[in-house]
Amino acid sequence: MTPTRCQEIIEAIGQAGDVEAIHGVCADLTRECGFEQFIYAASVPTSFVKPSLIIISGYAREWREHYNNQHYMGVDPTVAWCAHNILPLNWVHLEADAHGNPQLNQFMSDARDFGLSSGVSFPIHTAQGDSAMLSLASPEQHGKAQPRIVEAMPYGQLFTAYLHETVRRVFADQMLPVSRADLTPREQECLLWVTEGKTTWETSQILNISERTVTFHLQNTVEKLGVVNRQQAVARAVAMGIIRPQYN
Amino acid sequence: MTPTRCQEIIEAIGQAGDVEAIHGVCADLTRECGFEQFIYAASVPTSFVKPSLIIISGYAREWREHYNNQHYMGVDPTVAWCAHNILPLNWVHLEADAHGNPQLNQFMSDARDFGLSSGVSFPIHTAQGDSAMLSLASPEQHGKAQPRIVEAMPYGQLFTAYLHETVRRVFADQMLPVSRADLTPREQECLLWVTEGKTTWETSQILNISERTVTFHLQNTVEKLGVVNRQQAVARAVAMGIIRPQYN
DNA sequence: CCGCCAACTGTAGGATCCTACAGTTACCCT
DNA sequence: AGGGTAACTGTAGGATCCTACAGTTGGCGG
Repeated sequence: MTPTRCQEIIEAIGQAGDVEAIHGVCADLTRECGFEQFIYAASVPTSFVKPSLIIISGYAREWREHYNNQHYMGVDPTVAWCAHNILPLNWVHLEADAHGNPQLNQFMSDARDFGLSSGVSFPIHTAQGDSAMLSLASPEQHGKAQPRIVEAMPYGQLFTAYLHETVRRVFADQMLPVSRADLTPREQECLLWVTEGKTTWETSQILNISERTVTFHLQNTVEKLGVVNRQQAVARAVAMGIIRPQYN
Repeated sequence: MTPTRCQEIIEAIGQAGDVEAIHGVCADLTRECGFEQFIYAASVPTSFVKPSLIIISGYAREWREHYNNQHYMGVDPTVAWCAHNILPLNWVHLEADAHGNPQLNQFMSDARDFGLSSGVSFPIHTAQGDSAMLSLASPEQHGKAQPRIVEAMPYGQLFTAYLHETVRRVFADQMLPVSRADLTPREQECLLWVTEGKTTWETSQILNISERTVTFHLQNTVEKLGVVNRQQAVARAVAMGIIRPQYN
C-alpha cells in the first residue's frame, strides 16, 4: 500500500457520516489489505457489569447468529486479547492455545467453517475508557496468509484508530453521557482528591474551603454523572478519563 | 519502508532488555523514518495527583533542561494531545493554535531553536490505565517534512505500541504494584458491584452472602491495593483495568 | 496430616457519607 | 437590571462505611 492510498483511506474514514458509510469504508480497506471479512466492535463502559457494544460486522450473518447463540463472546480469544492488549494479534498464534481447551477448539473450528481461518485483530484503547477492535480475516491457510498479515500490520493499527474516532463521532449520543467539560473545575478538583482516598474533611483542608462545600461539589458531581454515590462517581470519572494524571 | 524492515524493527524493539537498548532502537527507527530527534514518555497512574513518568529522550539535553526549568510539560501541546487522543498529531496543525496564545507561541519558538520544527507525535493508551507517547522531530520546515510525516504515520503508530510494551516489561517494577491476579475472584466481584454504586448490603444480596463477608472482601481489597478506602480502591482498580467490562 | 488460604460470619462503636432543609456572594452575559 | 451559574456555607438525622474484636469451614499441596 502506498502512503498516498493510506492517506486516502484515512480521509475516507474521516468523512464517513453514518453506519452504512463506515461499513463501506471498512469493506474497502479490508479488500485493499487482501482480506475478505472484517468486524469492528467497540465497547463503551457505561456500566462495568453491562457495557454497551457497538458492532459493525462484515462477517457472514450466519456466523454472527451462531456466535451469539453459543455466547462465543466469552470464548472468543480475539476479544479477550484486545480487551487487555495494545498489540495486534496475528491469529496464527492462537493455534497453540487451542490445544487442551475443547471450548476454544470448537470455537476456532466453527469459525473456520465460516471462512475465518487466518487473520489479524487490532485493539485500541482510549483515554476515555472506551475501547474497540478491528479484525481482518481470510479463508486462507495461516501459512499462505502471513505475507498479507505482516504487510497489513502498520496500516491496520492506524486505520483502527481513525475508525474508532469516527465511530465516536457518529455514535456520540451512545457514548458516555458527559465529558470532562461538564464538570466545573472545582468539582473536578474535589473528585480528584476523593480518588486519592481523601475524606471530605481532608479535601476541605487541602482546598481551603468548608467541609460542607466539598460535600456540595461532590453532590453535584454525582448528579451530573448520573450515578448514585461517590464510589460510582469515582469509577465513572476514572473510566471516562475525567480524572487523569496531572502534569505540573 | 518495506514490510520486512518494519518487522525487523518490531523484532528489535521486542528484544531490547534495558533502557540503553530501547534508546538505541528508538534512535534507529527515528533515522529510518527520516527524522532527527525523538522522545518517548510514559505515564503510570500510580497516583492521579502525581503520576510517575518514564522518559527516554533522544532530544538535546539542553532542551530537556530548559523544558523542565520552564515547566513546559503543562504547556506542551503534544503532551496535552496525547493525553486525550488516540490519533497521531502532525505538528503542522499546531500552528493555528499558537495564534493568540503567547505561552504556547513562546514554547514553539523555543522548540524550533533546538531543532524541533516539524514532527509527529503518536499516543498510546492501555487497558491498564498507563499511557505513552512517541514524538519524532526534524528541524525541517513543515512543508518540506510533510511527505516524511505522511509516510511515517502507520509505522510510527505501530512502533509506539511495541515500544510501550517493551517499556512495560523493562520497567515492570515501576509499573503498578499489583495486577488483577492479586485479587481473588470474590474480591474482584465485590469490588465490581461497588464500582456500580451498590452498597455493602445490596452487594451481599447479589452475591448471596452476608453483609459482613462483603465488608471482609472489600477490606482485603483495600489492603492489597495499598489504598486507604473504597473510593480509592475503586479509582485504582478502574485505572489499572482490574475492573473492566464483563462480556457475558 | 498439617499448614495455607479463600471464603465465610458475627458484634459494636465511631467515622464518614448522604440527603433535605435554606440560604449568600460574585461574575458574566444579555 | 435581571438571569444564569460557579462557588460557597450551615444544620441535622439517618444510612453507610470503617475498624477491631474473634472466630468456622473446605479445598489444595507439601
